Amino acid sequence: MTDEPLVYVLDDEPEILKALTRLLGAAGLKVRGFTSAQEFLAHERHPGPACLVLDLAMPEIDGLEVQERLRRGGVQLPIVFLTGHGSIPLSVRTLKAGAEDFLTKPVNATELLAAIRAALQRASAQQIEYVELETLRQRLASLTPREREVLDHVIAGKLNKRIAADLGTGEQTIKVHRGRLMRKMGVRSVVELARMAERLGRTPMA
Amino acid sequence: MTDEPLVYVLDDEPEILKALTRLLGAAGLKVRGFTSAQEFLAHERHPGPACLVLDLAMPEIDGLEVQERLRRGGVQLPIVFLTGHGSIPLSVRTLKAGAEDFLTKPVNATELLAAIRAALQRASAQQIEYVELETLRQRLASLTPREREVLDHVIAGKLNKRIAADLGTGEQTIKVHRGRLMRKMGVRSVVELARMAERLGRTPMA
DNA sequence: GCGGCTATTGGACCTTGGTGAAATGGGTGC
DNA sequence: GCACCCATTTCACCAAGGTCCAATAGCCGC
Repeated sequence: MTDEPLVYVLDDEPEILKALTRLLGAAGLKVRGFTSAQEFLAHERHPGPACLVLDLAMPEIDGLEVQERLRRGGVQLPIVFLTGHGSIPLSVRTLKAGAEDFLTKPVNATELLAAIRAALQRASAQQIEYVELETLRQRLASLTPREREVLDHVIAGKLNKRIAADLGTGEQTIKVHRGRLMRKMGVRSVVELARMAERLGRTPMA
Repeated sequence: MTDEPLVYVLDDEPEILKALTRLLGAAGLKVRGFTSAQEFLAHERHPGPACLVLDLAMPEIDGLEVQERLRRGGVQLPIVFLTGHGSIPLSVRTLKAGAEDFLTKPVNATELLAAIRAALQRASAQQIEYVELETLRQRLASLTPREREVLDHVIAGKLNKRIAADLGTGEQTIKVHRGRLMRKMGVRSVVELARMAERLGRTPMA
């Protein structure tokens, strides 16, 4: 949680990569550079907040595909595109696909640093969100099947009596399940439970 | 609610405006054209879903400023930028500011129509969201000050006893307020109330 | 002032929610 | 088989929520 932020830099030209690494390092950022997309994609993920400075034009796997693969892999890594031969359609496409920024070479150091800081801030927020949701998911997974069923009916706003009828059991039973699932989910009121369900509900995966 | 979608087109060059209007009209879209930003900004808003095809380079008030003024005015109108002399920084800036798309002249008709349809769909979703929130806000406004206070404590998950103590009154009183505010808000369970509060809470204005 | 309105409050009464103790039954490991 | 764990269920009891009825107090228009 207190992991240091990390900036990945992916550019196939070693000199540019070196220059970028030096620039960012001088600004106090921890940097990890790659010259090939395969190498980067195979690399293990940084545990803390991270972002990616990504060159668009690269052999074999270009920046667009790196973005697409990360997305498909469920990796939410804020991306700052950096390219020498960009175009408006490309910038539009990457931004609509969720990129944090799109800069052109030669890049202004201040601009790049600002973009990276914004990306890292977003990464940080995403990570907090992810960790919180993970906790909730774990709690949800600790419920027994029956408790899970009762939970669904509770957050639908039904009365215990009604839930009992729907599940073909007694009202007292529902109360016990209800009490137990509340404790397991770590909430003390239905309101909190509803909020929690709301957060879990509107997030397919994070 | 069943209002026909409308496409605003704002371009200072009359010939281009005319061509765009004809193109969109031929595609079955209802179009309203303007050649000056002042004229457009002064114009009354369409009641149904709408979007704006916006030229970037215009005298006096340019596209960027139109976007900014709409944003400041709280108008959520999806914008498709259309420009002859765009640049990557400009496209990035407008998209980050929430523009739906950024196209360059001469524009491909298919592309433009696709962008407009996407913008109208977004507008439609925004409008549904807005109408629903407006209903909730009206209900919230129909509460008496005391009921509003009780609501705050209820959605904080507090017990009636506790609420009574916090507000310096009796528990029975809270129950009455509670029952009334539930009816006024149109909900039958605390869960629904919590959801409603959640939606109202995370939206400063819409 | 007076009638009418609304907000706030309280009591009596019933319904619903919540908890502790405990029984039943299905698996698992030995 | 036996001991054990876990999920599910039930009972009895108490706490909290919810509603009907009614009183009080302030405010507005006439």
